[in-house]
Amino acid sequence: MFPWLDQLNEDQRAAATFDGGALRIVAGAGTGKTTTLTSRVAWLVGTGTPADRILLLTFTRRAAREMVARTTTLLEQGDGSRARGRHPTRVLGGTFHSVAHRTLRRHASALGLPDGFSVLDTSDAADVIDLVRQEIDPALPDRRRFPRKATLLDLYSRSVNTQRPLSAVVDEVAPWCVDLVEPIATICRGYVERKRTLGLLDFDDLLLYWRAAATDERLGATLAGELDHVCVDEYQDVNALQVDIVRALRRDDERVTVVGDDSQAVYGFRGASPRHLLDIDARFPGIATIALGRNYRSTQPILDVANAVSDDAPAGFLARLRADTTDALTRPRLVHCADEDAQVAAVCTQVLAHREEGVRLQEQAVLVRAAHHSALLELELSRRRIPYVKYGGLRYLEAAHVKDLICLFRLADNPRDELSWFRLLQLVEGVGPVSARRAIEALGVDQPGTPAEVLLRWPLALDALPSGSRPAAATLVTALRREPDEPLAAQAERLRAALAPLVERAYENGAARLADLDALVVAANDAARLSDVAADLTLEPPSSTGDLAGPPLVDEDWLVISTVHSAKGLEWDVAHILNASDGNFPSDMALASLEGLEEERRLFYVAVTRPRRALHVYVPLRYHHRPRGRDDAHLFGQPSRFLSDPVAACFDLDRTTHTERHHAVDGPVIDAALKVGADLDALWA
DNA sequence: CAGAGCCGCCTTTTT
DNA sequence: GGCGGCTCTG
Repeated sequence: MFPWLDQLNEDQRAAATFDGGALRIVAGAGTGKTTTLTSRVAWLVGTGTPADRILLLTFTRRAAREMVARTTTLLEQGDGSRARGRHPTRVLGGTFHSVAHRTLRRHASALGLPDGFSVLDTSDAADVIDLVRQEIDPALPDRRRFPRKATLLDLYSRSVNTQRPLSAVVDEVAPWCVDLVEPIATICRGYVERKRTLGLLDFDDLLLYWRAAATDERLGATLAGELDHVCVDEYQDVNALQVDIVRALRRDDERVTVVGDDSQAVYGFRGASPRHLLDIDARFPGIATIALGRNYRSTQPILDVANAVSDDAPAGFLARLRADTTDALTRPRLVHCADEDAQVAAVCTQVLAHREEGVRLQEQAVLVRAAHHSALLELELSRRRIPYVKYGGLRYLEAAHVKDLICLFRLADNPRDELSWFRLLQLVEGVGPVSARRAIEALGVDQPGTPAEVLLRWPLALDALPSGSRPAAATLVTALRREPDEPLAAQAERLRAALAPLVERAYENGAARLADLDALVVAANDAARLSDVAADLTLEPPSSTGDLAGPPLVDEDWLVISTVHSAKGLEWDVAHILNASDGNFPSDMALASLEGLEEERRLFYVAVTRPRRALHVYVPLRYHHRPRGRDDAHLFGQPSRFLSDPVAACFDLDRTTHTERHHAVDGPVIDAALKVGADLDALWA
């Protein structure tokens, strides 16, 4: 009846067909987690649960897309669903934040949210908190030692996500701020208040309001009543808020499936903790557990590395991986390089060697701890005309001009969006932070009244700007007024046109940037309103550089560069791990605490479990060190502490590659060289 | 002389 | 792209 079940092993099948309430699947790297979870959803549908009453929550949008697609495929080809005829085959799914957003839009009035509320990304949120900080600035002790806006937001966010008092969070992650807890708390209060008056929600608010909705007696019952089963992927990465939401969505119902792997918990910096997976019976008493240990991804020599890394963890990991492959077994290679240039050369050589063997570039990934670790490599790849796509790091949304149009879209539905005003007004020539702030003051974004009344005060704001700047500013604001019955697409196009001259003026390559904005206007075609377009882009920004710019790749094959965080859940034939030296990987930022170090170890574990057939780890012995703009001195790095003797013993060592690439060749000066200056002299004569 | 604008420095990980 | 420091302008 369910042909896909035959392709599962015994443990996977037991998990897919489990029929006794709450279930926890502990699935190590490469053990067929996605296959098992999608099979389980297909089994649930096949045995009578309507697909659109199953909610599949994932952590990243990439995982969400893949899971929903694979489930749909299984259901459409499976006998079970065909017999059911016109029943839906598409499950509800998405990231926690995107499902939260959908729920909030649907129930905005019940939650006391304005209709066109704006969704802030991290940098917007930091800007709001900075606004609040500047207002109470005079009251602050010693400005120099006061945390910067990103730190303030981090403290606030950790406190919210872990549901712990601010003072405890400061104690733990910013001990140098312990005597500043009071002013920090004042800023947090002001931040919450400010977002409320302006109709702004940050990422954490999406979860907070979703939880409020789900725990409400009536609304929560409605939400829970829409669902028969809830599945959560990557449960080791959930935080306290998300746990509350899952529990609330189930009420007294025990039909829940969570999948996770404690050895791959790498989001502690966002308030996540693997304890939620390990101690799940506190919230779901009597939950059953099925563990998957057979690895279908990697060869045994690669798994030996993974297991050795896990043996070094003081607490140990639950899963121990056994290989299932019988492929040719090449041992992983540990490549010592003289410096970063030599590392780049070694990677290029190795990548091309694999391609000669028939491994496509797309089946090879370069994994880095921090996005900027690949900068030198990217230069060299461009020089050699080797195409690549990079995941993680600076996202496209952070391109200033894209954000400008997003802010304009936000303003169209929410004229109280102070942040968007602040940003856009400064695009006008002659307007800086001071007059922008004065204009916003005149607008009275925080005054009571309808949003439309804010725009009526625009003439007052105009007076606050330098006279030379007024015409350009007025043109922009005129575009915000929507004609009656105007289609959304037309409005979007009008806004783009109004922004265009400002973008061309404000940025070096303004004309080239305009093309990107067209993609945003196209996105407005099938949206309900512009603030949805803005929110969707904030919640699901294009995941790789170039995604938004259309298909930039003429070549049909390209190398993948990814941060380890963005690589989680993915696999390639070959993985190259760069900068395996202490301070880089593990990052020195994380070494302050034991938990930090252990999270780095899990991150390294994630990295080494990505490849199917070949693993290369590169250790530059000398690398540029630029911590506080001191000098450009090189630093001799120790190899990563994760390459302990037992781990290193799993590798073949390679110390000889590419050390000579940039060394000058000695010899007598050639005659032609002596003539260079003389030849030039002729030019000046 | 306040405020806009430019130059040169640096950058953990993500929803 | 952000930020601090510096210079130029209205």
